[in-house]
Amino acid sequence: MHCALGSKPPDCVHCTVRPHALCSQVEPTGMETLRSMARIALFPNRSVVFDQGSVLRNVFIITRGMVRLFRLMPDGRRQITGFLGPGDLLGGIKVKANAHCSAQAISDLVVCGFDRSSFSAFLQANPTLCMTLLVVATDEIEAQYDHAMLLGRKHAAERIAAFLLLLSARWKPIGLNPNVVGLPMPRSDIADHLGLTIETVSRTFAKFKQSGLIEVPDAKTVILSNAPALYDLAGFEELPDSRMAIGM
Amino acid sequence: MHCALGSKPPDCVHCTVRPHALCSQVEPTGMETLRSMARIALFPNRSVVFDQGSVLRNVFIITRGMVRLFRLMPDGRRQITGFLGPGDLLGGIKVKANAHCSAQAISDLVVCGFDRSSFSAFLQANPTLCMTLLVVATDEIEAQYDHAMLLGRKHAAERIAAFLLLLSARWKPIGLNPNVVGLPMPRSDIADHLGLTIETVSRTFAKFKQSGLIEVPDAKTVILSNAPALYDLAGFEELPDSRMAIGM
DNA sequence: CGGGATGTTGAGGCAAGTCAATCTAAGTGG
DNA sequence: CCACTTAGATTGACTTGCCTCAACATCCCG
Repeated sequence: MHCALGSKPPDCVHCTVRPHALCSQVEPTGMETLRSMARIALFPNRSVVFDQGSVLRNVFIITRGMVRLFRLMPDGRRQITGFLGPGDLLGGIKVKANAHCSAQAISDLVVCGFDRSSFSAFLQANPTLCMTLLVVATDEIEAQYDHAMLLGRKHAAERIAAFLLLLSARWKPIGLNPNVVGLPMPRSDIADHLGLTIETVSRTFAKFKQSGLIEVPDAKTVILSNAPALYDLAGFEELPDSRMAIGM
Repeated sequence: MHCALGSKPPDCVHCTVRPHALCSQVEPTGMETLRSMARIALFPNRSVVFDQGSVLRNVFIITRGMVRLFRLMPDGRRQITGFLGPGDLLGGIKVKANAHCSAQAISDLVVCGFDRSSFSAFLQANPTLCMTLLVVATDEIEAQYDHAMLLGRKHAAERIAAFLLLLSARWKPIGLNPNVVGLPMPRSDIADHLGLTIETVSRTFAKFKQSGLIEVPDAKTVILSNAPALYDLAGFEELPDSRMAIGM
């Protein structure tokens, strides 16, 4: 870890991400215990939160910023398993665990960090929270099923369309315009998440622009000019509703 | 469901799959409760256990046989998200849930079925079991990460090698020879699981035969004549150890 | 001993990958 | 404030691994 853990969060009640995070499921008395366990930590952009295979000592709830989760092969091939943002749980819940993926900040990152064994003890003492987490994990499995369908059976255009719509849905509950999608990650990350190359990602964006499906005012912003058409393209059975994510 | 639920299991103590199933984590007193909730059910080969989108009323622990879990696109493209066998948990744990995948028996299937809400209540009353299940779900997420790497970044040969080794590892704890791998599923299932076509699967098997990596005495059996070479090919970081699986 | 389902093999095509050149944006230092 | 550098993104030309289509082989079960 590149960044020492700091102080307790001063105030959970007015925390902006709490409504969308695991902590919202904890009743007031438990909340005080949880807050006393938490330590705020900052990871600057590009810093590594943990490395594939390393021993995990903490669990994090993301407050601000985003991380990419990925696995590497010895020859450098990379699969990005997901992106985590505000409200998401990073690091998994097994008490003794080595990181299955690497996690790296793709913007300046603020997190609440917890000692794994303390967090686990807290879980065990809060069956309701435990059940909630089970549902979160279950949702993550379903999301991974969808991603397997994307990687195994969808064309480049379908993958990109699906990706844009999922990103769009991700920020809807925070009240952002769902038709203006920010892309905090570079093209190489999109490629490695969707099982494509940066060239194919770029070409597909170009094709979408030409067909009037999207506009790309700058490389980090996409405007969905024709969301319904994208939706058809993406080949979703049902739009997965926005959810709290978990990654490890 | 094509098959009415039958009687309680007569005897959990001598159950052959219990050591490898969730029930092994339940202490004797809870076990009696669990047994009284269980109903044995049979699904003949090819029968549908549940359909994508249908309302789930039960959770199943598989006693004998195997199922494929898959999602379909309107045009017929299929992604098999996994195969479940003895000891695995089928149907997920959310109390109110529609099936995210379809589940179909690929051999005659025997299961212990539980009413979802009763099972959930039992879970809530058994924090230890709940934590265990959380670990199982976590392991499933990690397995899906690996599968994403396979689908997004691995060549056909690497995919097939990985698949064979995972199948081999799956049956090791039951004491089967890990170098003789049974393939209960047809080639089309392997293809739809690995994001390939049946032709590519067949051709890759042929290439492996030619290189002396495997022998294929009949279409449903593969002998790993050179497991270490397959292991290199598969591009695993570490061999995922055998685990209890969960699917929904 | 048929006949349908499943598996294998071959020929040719194409979607996406590879390689390479160019363009753009964001810093950085003089 | 502007030349210079560098990382990231785009575009084009070419290649290729896998898919598609088609023919044939094999297995299984009545």
